[in-house]
Amino acid sequence: MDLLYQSGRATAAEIQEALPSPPSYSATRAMLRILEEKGHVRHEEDGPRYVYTPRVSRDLAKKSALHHIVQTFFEGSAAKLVSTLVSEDAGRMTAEELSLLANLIEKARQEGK
Amino acid sequence: MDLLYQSGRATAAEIQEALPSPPSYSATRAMLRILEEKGHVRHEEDGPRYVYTPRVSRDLAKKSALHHIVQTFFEGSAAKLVSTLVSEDAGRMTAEELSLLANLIEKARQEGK
DNA sequence: GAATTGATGCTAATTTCTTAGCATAGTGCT
DNA sequence: AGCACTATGCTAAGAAATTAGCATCAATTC
Repeated sequence: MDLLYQSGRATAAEIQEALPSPPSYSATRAMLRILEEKGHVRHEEDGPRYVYTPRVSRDLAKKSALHHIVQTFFEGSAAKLVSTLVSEDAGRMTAEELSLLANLIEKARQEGK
Repeated sequence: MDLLYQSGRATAAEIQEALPSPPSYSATRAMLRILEEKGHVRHEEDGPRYVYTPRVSRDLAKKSALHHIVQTFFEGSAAKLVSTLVSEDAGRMTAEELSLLANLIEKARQEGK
């Protein structure tokens, strides 16, 4: 599923390649069939092959994943996650990105008053 | 595994309760045995019962989970994740938290110059 | 149009996971 | 000490996932 959310859509062969310690092509197809039975993905036919896409929108899946990680590793506090990420990755952010974040936070502080 | 990272440690019964659509107690114990065989958890005996803990440190698992979600939903950009989270959750952050974040970002901007 | 390539449809076998259920052993209470 | 309670150890059966392999169909190439 993560692979599908990364690329948006993929064929069985693409998914197989991208998987870690790739399972057989048979197993990959079987897995996609099962994911489809369970309602996690759908497929459309693109010429001779199937192209799979997630059934839950990327945006919703993103929200769910964020909520999950906040609950699991940050005691439910989004601020803790942000703090961790800024502490560890601020060095790799551009001046532009930092400026944008500063603005967002400043705006939130104004609204909070 | 997520449950174990949330609470740090748990017994088979606790894990079973916390699981969604809880499997049988047998299945829960078997799963923990398998996770142990695969090296993901270890157990210590606490009186009559086993208490399970992850073998990968919470900190490492947290880093790995963050990296994963950044790759999957934010095109590899930590700044995008932070931006999303601040936009959506700033309203639920305290003034103190916002102030801390502002300081972190200001510091990063100074160092980046 | 025939051959080739590359994909799915399908079936069967193997492996792994899930479950039930009982025997056994340790804890705590009376 | 004896009793209830609870947890693990273990075995076996059932369900599900993984894999291999071949038949079939469509698109492309010659």
